[in-house]
Amino acid sequence: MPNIREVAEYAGVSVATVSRTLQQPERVSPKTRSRVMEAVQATGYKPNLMAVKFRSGKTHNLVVLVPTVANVFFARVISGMQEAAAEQGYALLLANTMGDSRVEEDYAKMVQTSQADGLIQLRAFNPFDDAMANAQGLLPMVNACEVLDAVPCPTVTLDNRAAARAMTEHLLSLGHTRIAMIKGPQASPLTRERLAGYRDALTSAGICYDDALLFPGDFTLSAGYQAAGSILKSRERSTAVFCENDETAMGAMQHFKQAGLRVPEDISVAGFDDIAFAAYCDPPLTTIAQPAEEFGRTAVSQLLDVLSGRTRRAPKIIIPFDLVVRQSTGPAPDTTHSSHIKEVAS
Amino acid sequence: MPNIREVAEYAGVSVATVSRTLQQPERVSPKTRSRVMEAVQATGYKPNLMAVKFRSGKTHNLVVLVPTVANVFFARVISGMQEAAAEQGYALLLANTMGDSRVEEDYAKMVQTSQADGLIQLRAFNPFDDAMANAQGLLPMVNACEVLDAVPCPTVTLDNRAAARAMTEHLLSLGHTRIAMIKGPQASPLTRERLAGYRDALTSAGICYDDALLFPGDFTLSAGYQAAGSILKSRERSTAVFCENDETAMGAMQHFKQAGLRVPEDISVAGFDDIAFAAYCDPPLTTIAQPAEEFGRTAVSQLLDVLSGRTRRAPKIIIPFDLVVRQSTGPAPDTTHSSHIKEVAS
DNA sequence: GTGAAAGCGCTAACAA
DNA sequence: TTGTTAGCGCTTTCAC
Repeated sequence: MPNIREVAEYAGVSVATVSRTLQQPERVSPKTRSRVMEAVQATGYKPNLMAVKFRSGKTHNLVVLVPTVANVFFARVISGMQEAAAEQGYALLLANTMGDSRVEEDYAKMVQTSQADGLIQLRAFNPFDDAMANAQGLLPMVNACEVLDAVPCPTVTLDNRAAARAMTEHLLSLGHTRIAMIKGPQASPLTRERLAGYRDALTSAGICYDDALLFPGDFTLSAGYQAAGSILKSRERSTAVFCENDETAMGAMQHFKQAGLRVPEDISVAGFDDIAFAAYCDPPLTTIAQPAEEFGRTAVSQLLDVLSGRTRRAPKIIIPFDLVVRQSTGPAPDTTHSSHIKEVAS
Repeated sequence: MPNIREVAEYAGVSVATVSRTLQQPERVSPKTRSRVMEAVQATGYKPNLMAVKFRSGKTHNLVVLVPTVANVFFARVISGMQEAAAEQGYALLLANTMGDSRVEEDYAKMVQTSQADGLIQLRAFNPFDDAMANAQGLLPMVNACEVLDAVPCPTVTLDNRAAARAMTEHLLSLGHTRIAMIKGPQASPLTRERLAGYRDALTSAGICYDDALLFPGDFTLSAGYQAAGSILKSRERSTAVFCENDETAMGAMQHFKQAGLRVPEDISVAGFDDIAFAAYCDPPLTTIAQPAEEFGRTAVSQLLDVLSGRTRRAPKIIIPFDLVVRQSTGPAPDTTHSSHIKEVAS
């Protein structure tokens, strides 16, 4: 790899002139300029951007901590980030943390060791150690999707509480009164928010909230499948299940159908996220649509604002949602719910 | 951010001693060592890895070109890469190219501009320009998933032809003779390979290959849905559809079911990839399982071998596959295929 | 065992 | 308009 000195020698000018020609061509005479450009061509010179970054102290890299890229929703968020970052000349360093806080801290260190300028977090967790935490001002980070109250940084989030409430109200309006909920990971504030929205709706409708209707999950298909098994076994079965994400809902729906239940005639199922598969399952899934790509784009632009010093306070950006009603939710069956498995009537 | 000089001053030693203490502690006296460590603690020193990388000329970054991270299969491959890379102290620079060759070239430039040491490509396309192409020896790149014959670099791939043949033979063994195929993106060699495997199986079975049974697709749910529409409209309907990936199969299945066909009684549907959703659709999808994470891990280790000079030839690594038979494929119906829409009999 | 100093490739004062 | 030079933070000879 030729360096700037070789180009300078080839063109018979100084390295400064080569640098100037490349950075501010107008400050170089046309004659020299063309001579330099020729030398660049001839030598096949490519500036060593590592050196540029080192010198400028700006890496133009952003670390992104993702619990798992295999989650379809996150994949869309990442797409949006990628797009926005590329537009501004930033590259993404993707960290698939698998929920391992060691991995998160390792990647967070890339910011402290000048390998990245900032960090975007898709999970509620402060990956920086105390040294950073005590620093004054905003951390060079943005929290997306999840809410993270304790850390002074911008947050890009959905009004999860309102969205969960809207979905629950949709189910209530269909006549459901025993609505089960399959939750997301325990540790996630997002899970708590959605649960709160669910309770809000029940309370407003004068329906007593029942802990027995809550089932654990972790956002995977298999967790949904498993939770559905528990729901089927419960003494007084629910007529509707609200799942905290679409994968969970698809897993649950699968189990219900295998058990001979019809969706939505016997049991309604609702999801959250509106991943591409939601429109293509059988029946198509009622869910909450989130503009995932916009999440990503907004997170990046917020982070760049922090990095440039444009942002001094930590804004909370609320991304809008949509209730998408498809065919997986329907009127509550008017039978009593004594039998465990209903007969399929055609 | 304190630098090494400040630490040296604080500890009352030279910068060389600080560097040595951190790199090769055994070459420093215990007394000095503890004094330096103390200074590191006190100042909160974190080495500027950008400077280290600049100096060493090794970035420990790998660029990954992905057509789209929103593809579930690629997401799994990336997980595997991430894991293997992290183990070796490498970070991934993820480029979501969306098939745009401009984006691919931009990211490929990161290798040429010393921002990354190497590149992994998940698409059959040489992102390097001629300057690189003419260089002697192997390019610092690995091709994964797709086959890319023209470029001297290691390839990690599935025997797509054999896998497609295995699936087609499975369908033939069920008595299907009119097997439609929904293809992947035209430009992809992988698509050609799978098509070839399909033809191989037909030829061996003495069945005449028919162009009219081939339908275009692009690996998305909606393409599968659309292609299924064309299949339904075709004069002499097929009894089985082999889709080049699972999303396509799920989209197609959705359309068939909406049209009142039963899968697999009226029409069998097969996919490729075995994404998580394949086991949770209705009916569960017969497909080809690929060890996606292993793909990623292997690609990374191959690339590191190239970078370290351990590899001088360009090996072709073949990853094994599995035919996973679930419920979306069944015996061919023995009726004539004259009616367009069958009645659903229960 | 420790320190002084060169230098990785580049940019930006400052001088000419 | 162009050249000279210092220096970004670090590692690594080479002396001492």
